[in-house]
Amino acid sequence: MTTVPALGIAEVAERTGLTTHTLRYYERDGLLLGEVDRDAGGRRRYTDRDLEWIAMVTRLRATGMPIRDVRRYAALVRSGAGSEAERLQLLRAHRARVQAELDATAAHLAAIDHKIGLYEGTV
Amino acid sequence: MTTVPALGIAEVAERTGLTTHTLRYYERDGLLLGEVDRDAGGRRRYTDRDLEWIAMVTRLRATGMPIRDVRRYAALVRSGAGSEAERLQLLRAHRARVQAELDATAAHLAAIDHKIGLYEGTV
DNA sequence: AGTTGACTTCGAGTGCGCTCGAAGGAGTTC
DNA sequence: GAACTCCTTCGAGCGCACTCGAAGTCAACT
Repeated sequence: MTTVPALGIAEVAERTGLTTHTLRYYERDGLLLGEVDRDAGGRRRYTDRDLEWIAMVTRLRATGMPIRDVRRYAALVRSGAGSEAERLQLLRAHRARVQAELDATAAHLAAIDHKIGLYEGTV
Repeated sequence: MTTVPALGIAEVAERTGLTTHTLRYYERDGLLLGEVDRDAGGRRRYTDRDLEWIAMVTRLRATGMPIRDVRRYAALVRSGAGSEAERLQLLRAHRARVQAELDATAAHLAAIDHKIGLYEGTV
């Protein structure tokens, strides 16, 4: 079995594309699965589970989920077994919003493309 | 007496989905094609051209173009003939950003769908 | 022992895009 | 002519999501 070297905040920042400031902010704000472990010197050590979770948070944020909803989802996961139905409901609702937004954006893009076509005709 | 074919701010708000506050804010901020005409009482009267432009602004905003870029585009249109190449460049750059964002969102959505599938298996 | 550099906490500041409220004016309705 | 409605300007305020800076701690290296 391979040993799992816990990462420091700087490495996690580099891997996730978040800043160290943002990582601390997310933790403070309850977006993570509890407080991150510390080493003897009081510095954060992120586990694989932390990294996977942060990746999920990043996806949710990148698709426009508000911080407060991510916090709510994190709380459900933290609460353990029994909250799966509610988590599913939350993700499905988000999925529907994202899909709608995607469709709307595609439609707007088509209109913008049309406009671009007009300009291409004039220059 | 005199029939006014142009619309008041409330009707424009209703048609565009913007608030009257936002319509005034856009005008103040230079996002429109100049100052909107006024009637004898000093109230705004929007022309068809205004309406079409506001629809364009709405599309640009809905696809994430920052206010300052919309302002810049508006300034180019206001400057008249000769700025078409620059307008085209601006729209193409925007188009590329939107497309990239669209692709990224679709990829994130697929990952979220996968997660939803996992939950559907547990409940 | 001293210096370096990555980390810590805390709270304040920033940028964006509205959003709102106060105070007042003009035109229609009774 | 009083009430009512819709509009006007101006500037302040808000919600979101970071973003930053100050001041201090700690381990490692020279």
